[in-house]
Amino acid sequence: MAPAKTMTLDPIACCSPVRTDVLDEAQATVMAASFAALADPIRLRLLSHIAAAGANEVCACDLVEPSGRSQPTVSHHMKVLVDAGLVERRKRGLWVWYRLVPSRLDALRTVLG
Amino acid sequence: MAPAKTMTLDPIACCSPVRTDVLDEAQATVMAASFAALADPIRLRLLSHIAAAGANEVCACDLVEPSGRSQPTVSHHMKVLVDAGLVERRKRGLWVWYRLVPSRLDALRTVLG
DNA sequence: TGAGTACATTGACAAGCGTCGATGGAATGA
DNA sequence: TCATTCCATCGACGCTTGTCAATGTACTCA
Repeated sequence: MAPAKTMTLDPIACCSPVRTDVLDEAQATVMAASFAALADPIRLRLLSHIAAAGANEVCACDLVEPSGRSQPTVSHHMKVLVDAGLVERRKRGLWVWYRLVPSRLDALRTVLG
Repeated sequence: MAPAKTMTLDPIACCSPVRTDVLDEAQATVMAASFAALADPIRLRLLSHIAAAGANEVCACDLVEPSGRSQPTVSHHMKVLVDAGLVERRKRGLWVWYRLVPSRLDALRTVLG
């Protein structure tokens, strides 16, 4: 016979769900997509590079060379980060500038704790 | 002409790197692997299920049915979580029990902030 | 020893992802 | 208008991942 089932669910279904409540499928899908954006070394380094910038804003042209990848590849990864809501894209003249979205990172951090 | 390069790197290379320093390749690879373990809805729900358990310990037999996946698939996902260090595996008699590794989750949270 | 149970592993398949060269679109300046 | 520059998109290629049925392994109990 199997051990007793643990079916006591916390009714509070809002934030910090991983540690306090069982995620439903919709929540889990959204969060998994966010974490998937972080599940690549190149993207983590791109994110880190932006965060380390003085004004928290970095030109796309400054991301290609240190990443060691081609320009189309960097563009692809930045799109993933933007689509995940972790980074904001701003076009000024001929150049594109990226900045972090701190609230989104805070949300992810909250989910883990 | 391109905008000024932002090459000011913080020499402190330890924790909370995403927001304070540029990750090197090794750090980024390790962290990306951890986030990859969270980049799946099924695994997030499994993790959440363990966290929501009363004693923070759940029998593997109680994870299959609520996940809606086959037993081998759940076993595979739990292996991913264990390999990532997010979950601990304990065999007691015929059953396997899983529990969270809070320090590992804390580390991930730190990385994001 | 043998039967039964809980979980892991294997093999196979489709779908997704990272990568780059080539190309396209938009903005600038002559 | 034309040439140039920055960035995005496309097409294609291997590699990885999620999934399950079938099988294997470890443990318990009679």
